[in-house]
Amino acid sequence: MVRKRLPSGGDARPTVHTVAARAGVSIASASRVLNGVGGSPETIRKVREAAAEVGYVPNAIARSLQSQRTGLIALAVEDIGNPVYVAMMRAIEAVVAESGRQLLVHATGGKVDNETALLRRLANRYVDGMIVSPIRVTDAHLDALVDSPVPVVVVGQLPEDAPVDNVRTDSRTGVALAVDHLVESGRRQIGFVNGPLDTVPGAARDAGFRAALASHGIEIDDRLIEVGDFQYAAGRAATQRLLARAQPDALLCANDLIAVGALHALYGANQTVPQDVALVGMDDTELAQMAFPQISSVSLGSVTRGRRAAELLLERIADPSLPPRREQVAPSLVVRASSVAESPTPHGLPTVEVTA
Amino acid sequence: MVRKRLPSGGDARPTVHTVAARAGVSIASASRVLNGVGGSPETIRKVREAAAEVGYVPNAIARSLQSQRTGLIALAVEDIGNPVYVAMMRAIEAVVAESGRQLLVHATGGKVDNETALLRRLANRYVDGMIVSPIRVTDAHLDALVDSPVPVVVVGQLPEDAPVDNVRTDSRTGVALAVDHLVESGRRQIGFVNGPLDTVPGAARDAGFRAALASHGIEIDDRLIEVGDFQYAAGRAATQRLLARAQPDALLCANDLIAVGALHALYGANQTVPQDVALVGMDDTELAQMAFPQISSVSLGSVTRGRRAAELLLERIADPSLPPRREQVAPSLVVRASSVAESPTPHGLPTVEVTA
DNA sequence: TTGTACGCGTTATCAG
DNA sequence: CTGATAACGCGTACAA
Repeated sequence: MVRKRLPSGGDARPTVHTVAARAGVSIASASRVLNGVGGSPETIRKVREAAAEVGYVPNAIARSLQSQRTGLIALAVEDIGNPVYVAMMRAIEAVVAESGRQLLVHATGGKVDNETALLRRLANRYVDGMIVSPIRVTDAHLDALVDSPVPVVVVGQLPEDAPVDNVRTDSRTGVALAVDHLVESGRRQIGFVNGPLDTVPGAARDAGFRAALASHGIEIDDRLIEVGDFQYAAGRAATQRLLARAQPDALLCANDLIAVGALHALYGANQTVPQDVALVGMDDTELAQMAFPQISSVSLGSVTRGRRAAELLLERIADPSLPPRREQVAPSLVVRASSVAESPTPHGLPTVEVTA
Repeated sequence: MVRKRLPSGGDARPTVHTVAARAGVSIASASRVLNGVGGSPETIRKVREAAAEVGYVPNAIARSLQSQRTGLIALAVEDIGNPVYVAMMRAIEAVVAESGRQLLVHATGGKVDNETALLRRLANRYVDGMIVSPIRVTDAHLDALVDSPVPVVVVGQLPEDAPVDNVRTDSRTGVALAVDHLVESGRRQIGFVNGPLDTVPGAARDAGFRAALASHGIEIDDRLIEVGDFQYAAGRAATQRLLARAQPDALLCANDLIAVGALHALYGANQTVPQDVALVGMDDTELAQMAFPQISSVSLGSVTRGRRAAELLLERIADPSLPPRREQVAPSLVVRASSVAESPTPHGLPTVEVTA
């Protein structure tokens, strides 16, 4: 037997049909009134009344199927506990809200499976566009990106030929800024606490660090290089391992979470900062300012990158025929108390910004 | 003229029709193969092939309209930069992922309009359920909550009669734990840096603080109470204002972000922690451990609350006829170096003394 | 197993 | 201004 529409049956959610029937008009008229286009005063009154009585609320899914849009933008990042992504998210949110859309965030945990699954699910029309900042990029990943039915903008490094809108920074130069600063301050035993080497930022920062040391004629001592996760606890543990076998007079950390971990490891090893060991982080997040002493940090322009990514996405949504675009944001170094021995206090001091 | 379906026109996205036509079968067969139910080996081959050729990717919106579900859960919090929400989110994510769904997060900025707008948009079937943790609750808000077409669970205080699943804590008791601890440590000039009084947690903590002092027979000195936002910078500024007019020997902060701000304000005022001023935060986030010295903090069980909220939500999705449930998570106090003068610091080091 | 046709809830088009 | 009806893309009874 063929199912027929129930005659406004039971406690099912009211639809336009329910409202129309109750108001004694056609669903077309009901829909028009509900959308505020047209309708005689009398019709408007009847429909409004009926809608209120049955507690009508439109089904956004059905509306989207028809309109081919949802008014939703998604952002996928590895770890929402990392303040750099929070800053990026805020920048994106501002742009997205401006366009009348809403931003949804998903934390992927850096797992490629998770991220491609998200792409396959969300990008299939649940959202009007996506911004994704992957720390690991695989071929499957790239396929998911280019096959995406909705526009996608990538924040971060991507293969040259990937036909995807992309906003990147130059972390090699960023690392060089930090190393230059430390060398100029007279440091020579510069240690490096990095994130996983199988991640895009991890690999780039490792290469940048080695190149920067080489440019100063400093030999690379692998005992001064340690790897962990991009997190506080891992950064602290990694620094402890490093300190157990070497005596750095400076420490560069691949992000601010690691830097705070390093700071605590240094305290635990009776080292003063910046006197014994100068400390520099990366990403220039709020965390660098919240530490004591405040931590010098390489800004990779995450706010700018987020904003530009959002703008690129909105442009592409408006005009999908645009060619793939690639933008780069220059890094800069924000010097704070953790790397300047002469600095009397972490507070009330103007910070110095150094650009490449 | 009535529009007719274009004969697999141009560069429009392929649909089941496209695939079916190309494979020379009906859309029903195509759909069945695509969903892995039924189909002869030959049909399966043809459909798979056709799908691959045209790069078919299913439209999730259309699928959801039919299936009445999206596999998506949303979480709405005020500020994703607050680590307490990050912890909560992780707990929720674990449960949600377990059920095969994905979690989407939205930061409302504490604006009621924004939050109700989100409820009206997302809850209208874009997601299978929502968890929302509002810091301000208005009538409009409550209406949006109870009218929601999809299940909603609220984390935080709600009026007694609100027919909404709800997981709360008892922040009054939480504040009392902190005050008791400080009083027992011999502190009497206990200051309080709170968040906005027009928020639910702000109001509850203010009441709790006054009640706790009263229970110890300590007179309330309004000069020792200051209000700002639930953020680092605001907490620091508020503490500076407080220190300009009073000399507390202890400071309770309404959350850990404020506590870190207070810590810096104290450093700036030449105060040692915990010797001159004992410091206690709330929420017991990672931030409390990342500060130096590590900050004592009142745990409001945010991880437990998040997990329970997610479990309640999944239960309700499975059975919408359940009666509204209300759960409470007991607070506890985690004592660290910032409030115990005799205690060695977390790293066996004496607390740092700071000079201007 | 396969194809036809209906319905999910909405908006948009067309004729009256 | 109003009503009938075709889509949006998909899943699935039902009959063949």
